[in-house]
Amino acid sequence: MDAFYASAEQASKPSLRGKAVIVGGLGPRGVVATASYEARVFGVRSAMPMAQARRLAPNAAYLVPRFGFYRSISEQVMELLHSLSPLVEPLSLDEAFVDLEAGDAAWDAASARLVGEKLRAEIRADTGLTGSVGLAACKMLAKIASEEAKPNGLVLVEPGTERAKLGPMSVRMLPGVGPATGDHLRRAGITTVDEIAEAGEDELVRLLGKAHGHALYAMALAHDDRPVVAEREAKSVSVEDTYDVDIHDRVRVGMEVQRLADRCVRRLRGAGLSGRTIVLKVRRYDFSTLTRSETLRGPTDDPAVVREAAARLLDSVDTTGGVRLLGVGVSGLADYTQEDLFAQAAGEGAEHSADDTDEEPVEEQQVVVERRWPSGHDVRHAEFGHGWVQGSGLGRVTVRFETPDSGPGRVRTFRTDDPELEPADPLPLVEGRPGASVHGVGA
DNA sequence: TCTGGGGTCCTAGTCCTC
DNA sequence: TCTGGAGGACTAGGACCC
Repeated sequence: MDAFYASAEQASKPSLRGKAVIVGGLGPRGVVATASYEARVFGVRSAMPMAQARRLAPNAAYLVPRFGFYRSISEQVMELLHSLSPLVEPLSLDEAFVDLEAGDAAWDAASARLVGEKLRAEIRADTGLTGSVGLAACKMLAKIASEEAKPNGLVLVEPGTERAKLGPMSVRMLPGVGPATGDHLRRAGITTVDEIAEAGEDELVRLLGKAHGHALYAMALAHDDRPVVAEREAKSVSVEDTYDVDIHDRVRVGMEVQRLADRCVRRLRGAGLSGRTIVLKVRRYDFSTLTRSETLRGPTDDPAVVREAAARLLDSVDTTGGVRLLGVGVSGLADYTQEDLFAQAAGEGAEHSADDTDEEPVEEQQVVVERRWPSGHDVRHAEFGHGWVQGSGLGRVTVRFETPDSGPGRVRTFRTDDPELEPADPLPLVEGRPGASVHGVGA
């Protein structure tokens, strides 16, 4: 999908169409998740600090992400992909590989192109959004082609032209080459894919190590035989929070870690999983990040066990100076638990009774207590109908009343505790269809 | 400028067992 | 009994991706 989150918001909010829209964390330490193409003109990019984005595009619309909404659109698009082949490998909400041969959907370049164009039309019809398609004989090139196709296009890499296409490209185009590896290669005088091929496999392994060196050399020769894998099992589950202001109070740090442990276990249980290794992540005031982990005798999904392990791990970390981020994760996943592990919680079990495990998420409790109105979220007013939150503060919330199939709507301001105003579910982008869109096709 | 959240994979060091 | 090497498990950190 093209600028997925921002496009979904523009489709949902007529007054934002054609305008600069930036979706991301709106707190003092937020970053940009997606910027619409109109916002990119100002230099706004994904992963950019929100403060910088606001300086570059002060008049853009700033919205917090609505993952549930995006997920519903994504499910619609994935359904379309599954109609082409049983082998669909989602990379994220807005991207997937499809093995067209495995589904007998295409057998040569011409048939693949037809399938790609039809898919783009179906995505448009079902979701109202645009998607781009890259077609190639391997995943790496399909991905590169889909990037080239954006926005709203299709690029096919003809068989036999792969090396010629890749050769002049920057090494940064290859998957797995980020800023650090790119820098490393540049210092060795390697800036293009052709130069990787010329350097030879031994030199690549010397520079980058065995796994990375072999893999990158093969990619530079356009050799990529990674299959499209339909079902990938999760290897870890984690939650983390960055705080608006560094936490210095050790007691508060401990409480946050307990809260994160509970949240992590809820996610773990929600997925029907348990895990053996508990990981604590701490990012300190100076952005240095440490992780500490502990492996239990067997897998657990017991909140008390995870809390206890996380607390032990925290004991070994110096938080003097303050922490900006805390995280708790579980890896070494299994789909069963080992009963005797409950013994590990002995001692603490008495203090944390079973109702802890069923407690409401803290976020939900806050909604009940103070009624928050996040920017961009849908609302319904008894008199004025469906709209979305344009902004809130100082006891007031400003709402624009419009729907995906209306024209740009009017704006009204209410008290945040107005009883006639309530949160609402997003409306479908295309009438009669439940909800979203995709890109990246490996044939 | 000042850096989110949720993941995966790789490397290297240490410890332990055989 | 001591020693050395191989290999696996564990731990920590780094890089990368969306």
